[in-house]
Amino acid sequence: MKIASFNINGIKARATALCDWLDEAAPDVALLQEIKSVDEGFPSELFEDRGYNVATHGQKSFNGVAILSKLPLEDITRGLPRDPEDEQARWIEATVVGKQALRICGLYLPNGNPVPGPKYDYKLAWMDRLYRRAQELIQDPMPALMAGDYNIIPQSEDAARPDAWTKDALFLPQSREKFRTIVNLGFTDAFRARHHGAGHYSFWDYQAGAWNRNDGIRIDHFLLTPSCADVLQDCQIDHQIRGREKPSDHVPIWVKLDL
DNA sequence: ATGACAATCAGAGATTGA
Repeated sequence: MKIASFNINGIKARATALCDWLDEAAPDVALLQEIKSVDEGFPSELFEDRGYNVATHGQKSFNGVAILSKLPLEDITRGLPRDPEDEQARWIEATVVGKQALRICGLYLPNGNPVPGPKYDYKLAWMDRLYRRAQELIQDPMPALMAGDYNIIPQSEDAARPDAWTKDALFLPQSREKFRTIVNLGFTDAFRARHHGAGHYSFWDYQAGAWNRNDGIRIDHFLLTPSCADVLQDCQIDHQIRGREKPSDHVPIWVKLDL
């Protein structure tokens, strides 16, 4: 089973590029972030025509996550638990029913800039809630994964110019520490289980020719519970997508699981 | 030091992103 994550930076602007990639990459499941659309405005037909079931958790103008799945989806839930006041659409999860059930969580973790400020406070609080949900997933016998735009650069090697990010919410020690604390519950960073070293990125800024200079960062991640990591076969970043017409600033990352 | 680039909503330019 091939499961992908892709921050598309707006479904209206990315419909063509997204469909082209779906047709080529043919993931069984795609977790989308930053759809920047309400549920009613999401062009589900585009994906249903390609054989996908569609579940969205949208919001006007900003954020918004979705799941496309060729396999049936069950027990869909929307919103990260433990803050009923939180109206930002950044979390969706569902059970994919194949020959074995898998719990999949799609997330768009807050950016957090500028630091300090309420946006950084919100990021850290959101990560505390993510930790709580991650604990539950680890304890559940069903294999699970959490994938999406984490807005976290885990290590220096995950940025082309780490010095440029030292005061940024994506790379501050407190941000990275919270990410590590979640990973250390027992999750596997799927990409790092398969690839080592520098030069692997999932985001390049639109500005200052970042793509042409390969000035990227790795901030889109798959975290797998132990029983999910046991069946990991491959993990790749489709970096070449960034060089196409009208690209998102992120590219897809995907895993293959023996499920 | 600053802005660069793109998307959204709206219908200009502010806001957001990373």
